[in-house]
Amino acid sequence: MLRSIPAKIINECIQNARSEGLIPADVNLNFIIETPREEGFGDYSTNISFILAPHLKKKPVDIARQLVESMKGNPSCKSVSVAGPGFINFSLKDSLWQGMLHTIASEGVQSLYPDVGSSRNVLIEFVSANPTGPLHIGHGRGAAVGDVLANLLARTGHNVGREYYINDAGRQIRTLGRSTYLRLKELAGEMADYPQDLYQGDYVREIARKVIDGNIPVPAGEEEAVDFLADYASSIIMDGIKKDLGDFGVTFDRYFLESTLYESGVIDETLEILKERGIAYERDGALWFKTSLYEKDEDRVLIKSDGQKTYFTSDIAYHLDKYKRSFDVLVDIWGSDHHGYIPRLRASVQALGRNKEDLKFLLIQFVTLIKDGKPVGMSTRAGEFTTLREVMDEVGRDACRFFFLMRKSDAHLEFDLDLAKRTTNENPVYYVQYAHARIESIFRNARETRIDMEKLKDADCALLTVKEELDLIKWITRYNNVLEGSARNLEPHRVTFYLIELVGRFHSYYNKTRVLGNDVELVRARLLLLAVLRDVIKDALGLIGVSAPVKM
RNA sequence: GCGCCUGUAGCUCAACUGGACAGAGCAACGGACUUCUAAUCCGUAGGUUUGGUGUUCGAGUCACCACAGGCGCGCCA
Repeated sequence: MLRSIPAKIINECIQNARSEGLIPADVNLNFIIETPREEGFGDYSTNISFILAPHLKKKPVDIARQLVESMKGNPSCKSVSVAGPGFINFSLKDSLWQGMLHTIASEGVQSLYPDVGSSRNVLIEFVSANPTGPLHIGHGRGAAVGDVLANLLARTGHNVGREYYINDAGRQIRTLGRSTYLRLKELAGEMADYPQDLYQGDYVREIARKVIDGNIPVPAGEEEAVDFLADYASSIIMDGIKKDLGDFGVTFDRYFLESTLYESGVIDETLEILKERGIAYERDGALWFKTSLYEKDEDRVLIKSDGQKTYFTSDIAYHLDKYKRSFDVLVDIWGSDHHGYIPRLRASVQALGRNKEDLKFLLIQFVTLIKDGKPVGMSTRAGEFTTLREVMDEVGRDACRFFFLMRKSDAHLEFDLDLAKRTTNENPVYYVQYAHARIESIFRNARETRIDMEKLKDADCALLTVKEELDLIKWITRYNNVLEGSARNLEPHRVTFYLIELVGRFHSYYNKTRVLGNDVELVRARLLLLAVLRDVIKDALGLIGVSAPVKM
């Protein structure tokens, strides 16, 4: 409904031009129709005359002038003009916009969801932090981006799976066990040397204390004790991570354990496939993967000369497993410090017979916390990182998520803790939420009047003739384009920016125009507009996982 | 040394995959509360898009070269 109207107008225009012999039949016209940045330029703009110019050997302006003649008679067009070096700007009749509002009101916000996925299955893997310590702020950003991307793809015609991968088979968990073991000895009064390469955070001590206070039976021998404590500590930490994520509004369909790859035999299957295809080869007593066959990267080791498989092997198997579970497209969300890992993994899915495009990456750049105008230090090794929990508790979940989504994910993020806490106009979170609360407030007042709020859908949208009202309708319909653009480019932050823009129009309108008044029919039409607007705001806030308060 | 990311108003960032005069917010300055919530609005000022070369009707966007910052380059995990 939305883009079909402008497309139809241009197509008719082309038809006319063809029948008049203005355009040769064999010319390929891949022009675009866009909504111009400048509102004064009209509802839509097309560059078609620039595309035609080289074929017709005429100036774009002249072509535009000819094309415009036939558009002028189009019943859908309110205005048409040639602008600048040859753009064709045109606007739709108000009645069409009013009609769209009516359609959205009766069909719901869902009618604005575009179908970009055509029911493809997409698996988004994110966070995937090993349970060796609490989630820090960087994980939080990844969690927010992953969660919102999943929501976004789900709204745009994809079947979405959310997964968290845990390297439980590796050495990190065992190191955690050793760390806990030594802290335990410390608490028992045996002053042991605590090496630098163990986990330094206080949480390890807390877990050790828990073992003592809870009278947890730890096996006697050192090896057995370390094994036991590795299990014990990691499961406590994992519970903490799940709690943090839950409170942050992030859930997963599955926590995938690396160890299950060994149990199910996918690891062996992967190695067999690679050997069969000659992509795995032996050298210096190790088994190598021929990365160079697909990407500009060096060959990598799959099995070390001591017989141990590398993490890379598990990762290939994991991705094979994902495809086997009939996911068509995989999205991996990683910290940007892992970007060097991309070529080999991309190469591996090609080795498995997949297209490059079936595996997409989203890199999450670091977060710098700002407090009192100065950056807060953050180093995992020293154990002085700032946790997601701390930030969430300090600024609140809504502000935290909103701030994470105000930047493109692969750009550095400066997170100003003081700003996020401030309840003033400097803080964009409240700007958006306030709009929602204001609309709800109008509705509360409207219910005091004789207007039947249940029957708003009968309202006469043709009464919405003020420029600001028509603009609001246009901005509402734009939700459709925003969802499409963010889904296609995997850029959830666009939704956040859209919200700020949309809501800005509303605040402006609110200050200028009084909604409730004596003209009942007009009031009803305006309330309908606001109801739809409210629904879009609420839907978009829900999409980014921020609450939509009815009162502030 | 090689590779990836980033460089846009004083600050933090946009710019719909190449479109029109590069836009917001904050900070600065000036205005609006007997009116549905002033957590709001209206206005003013602010720029050689780090620098250069090229591609074309047209470049913040694409290519190449500099410069600056961040990150990564193991039979580590």
